[in-house]
Amino acid sequence: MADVAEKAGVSRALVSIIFRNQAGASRETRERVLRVADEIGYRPDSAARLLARGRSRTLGVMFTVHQTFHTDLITGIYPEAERLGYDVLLSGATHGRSEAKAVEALLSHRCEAVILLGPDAAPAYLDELGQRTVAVSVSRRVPQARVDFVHSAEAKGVRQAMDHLVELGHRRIVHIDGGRGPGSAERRRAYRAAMRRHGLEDEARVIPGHHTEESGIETGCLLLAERDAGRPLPTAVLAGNDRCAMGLLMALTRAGVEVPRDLSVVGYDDSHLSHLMPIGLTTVRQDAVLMAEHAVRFAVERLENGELQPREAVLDPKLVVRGTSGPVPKAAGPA
Amino acid sequence: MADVAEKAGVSRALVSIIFRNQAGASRETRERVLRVADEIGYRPDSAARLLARGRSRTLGVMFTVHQTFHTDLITGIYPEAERLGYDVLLSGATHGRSEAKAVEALLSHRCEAVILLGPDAAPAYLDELGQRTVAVSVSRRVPQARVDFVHSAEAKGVRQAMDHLVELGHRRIVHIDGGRGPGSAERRRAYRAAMRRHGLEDEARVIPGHHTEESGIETGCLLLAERDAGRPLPTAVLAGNDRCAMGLLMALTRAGVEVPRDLSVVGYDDSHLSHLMPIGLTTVRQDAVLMAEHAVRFAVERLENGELQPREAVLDPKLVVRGTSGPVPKAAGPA
DNA sequence: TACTCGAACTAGAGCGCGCTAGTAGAGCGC
DNA sequence: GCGCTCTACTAGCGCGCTCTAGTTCGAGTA
Repeated sequence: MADVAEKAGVSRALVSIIFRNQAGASRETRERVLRVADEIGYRPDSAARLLARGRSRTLGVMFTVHQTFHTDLITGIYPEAERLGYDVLLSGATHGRSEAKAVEALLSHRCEAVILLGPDAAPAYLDELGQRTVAVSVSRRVPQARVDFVHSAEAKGVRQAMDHLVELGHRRIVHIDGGRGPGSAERRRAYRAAMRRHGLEDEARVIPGHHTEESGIETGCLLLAERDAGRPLPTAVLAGNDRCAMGLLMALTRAGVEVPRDLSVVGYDDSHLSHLMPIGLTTVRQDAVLMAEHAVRFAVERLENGELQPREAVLDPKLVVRGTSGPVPKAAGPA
Repeated sequence: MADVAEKAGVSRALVSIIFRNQAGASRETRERVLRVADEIGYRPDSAARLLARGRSRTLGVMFTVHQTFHTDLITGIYPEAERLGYDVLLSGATHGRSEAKAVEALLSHRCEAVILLGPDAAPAYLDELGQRTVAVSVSRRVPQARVDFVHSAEAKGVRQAMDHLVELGHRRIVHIDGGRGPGSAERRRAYRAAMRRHGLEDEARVIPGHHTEESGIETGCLLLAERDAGRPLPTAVLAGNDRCAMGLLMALTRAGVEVPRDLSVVGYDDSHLSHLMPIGLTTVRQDAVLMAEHAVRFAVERLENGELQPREAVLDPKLVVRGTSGPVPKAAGPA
């Protein structure tokens, strides 16, 4: 920077002004300085910048590398952050790298706020995190912690899915839940409530699972084994999320069960996976882009308006009917 | 830091020493300082650190958010970087955020080196990047550019896969290529060479595609349409990568084509997708962890040993036979 | 006793910027 | 002429840390 200033015949301060696009430099000086900088190959050093201005204007995003829905969210985070003048740094939680570690990395790189995609950490940790920085949790509700929260109205989404299935004549509807996964508890409750509301509580069945393809496959094998043992297949399955639905579809299709002729499957998320099936996956759409935008805005507003109270955004999910749901099979009828 | 020093009754310098895990502080002082720091909630500011020591010890990783194999690589990058004492920053290329932008973000955050996972940028850009910083390209070979390079011996992998299929009696083997995707050109060439070597050049057929599930689905639909128009299905397909293979499997299974009874499918990568099929996907395993480790080591060695020449690591891939490949269907026989 | 030496610790410069408080000088009205 | 304002620019401190070149002190050695 000093080199640029000297070569352009101005002070370092003016160079600084120019690189910050601030008023106070004449057009010609500006051009001259920029030209010189380009020649020298000077680019402002963001570490020094951060240090000097005390603010980094950087948002940290913690995500789980293998969750496809997270990558959908990230796609939405970048443009919104850029629009608001913020940089984004990503840190992944993987097998062997805990969420806490991923978050620490972000924090030590001076992120002013962290956006946590479907965090699985203990509420106490999140609360502590919320105290010491601005934190936004996406998908997972942690009422006890001082963090902003963006999720979709799980109950509404599940209700739409269930109404859809019941309208198609389904009664034997099974739910594969998502274990400790984000939103799972709400979805499970909403499933039970919907079964009750439709007078199907005796048919209600929750099979424990996870938000992974493996879990869908396992459940598929379980259901097939049960069928072979004489217990009829359910006529519809509400999966914990799209990944789980995909796994289930794999296992069933593979075994000759035709979807939706023999059995209907509904996913959750509308991640980019949903389009993979040639017939499309019927699923509950969570608008990843909208959720991402909300998360970014929450973080930025908290940062810029001082100490706002943590807020909650509940977005309405929407059932997207594609090819994996259809009328209840004739043969199956009521159990 | 000053607060910690004062409260612990030592100088800032000593606090610095302790937080850098450097020798020169007694055990008891060390413990006392760390305790005080913990009480105050002090954590070293990495921006100031970078600025002061002139080195960031940070590696930047550019990846494509939706590429599952990239997430497999990332999983391997973290531990190796940590072992060598480096931080990792992730920056994703997405639809709407170019690779160049992702890389700029990394650079301005003071990453000393960038690891590019399957870069699709122009060789000229990569070369320029290689001039101004240490760059490692994973999966994509760019001989014209001054960058390190880690890939697997595509030709060997394809040859193994082809030998396997031919041994099972297949002759009508089609290859869906990966367009401009990393490794595609090599795989395509190797496919052609293998067909020739087995005397099957007349059967060789490369269907243009991409490294995506969509591409697999499209190709599946294409093949099915051709079958309906009278042209027999191939008996085996070598897909451009696992994602493409998965899409293909979806489309075919959906249409009643049983794999591997009616048709064999071989993928490429052995990404975590490969385990999704209940019967498992036969695929060419690229060891993501090993590749990741090589990439990290290349970057670190270049950084620490001054100006080494760019190097190339070629890892041997290995065919993993799972459930999607089997003997050629009786009915099909030789074309 | 006089010294050497190493372990434990400290003073203070400097990393590359941003920012506040300032100056120089041109233009204006009275 | 004077004071005033406005634009264009500058001096220099400080952000929070690392690092070099010390100092202090107690133990060991001749």
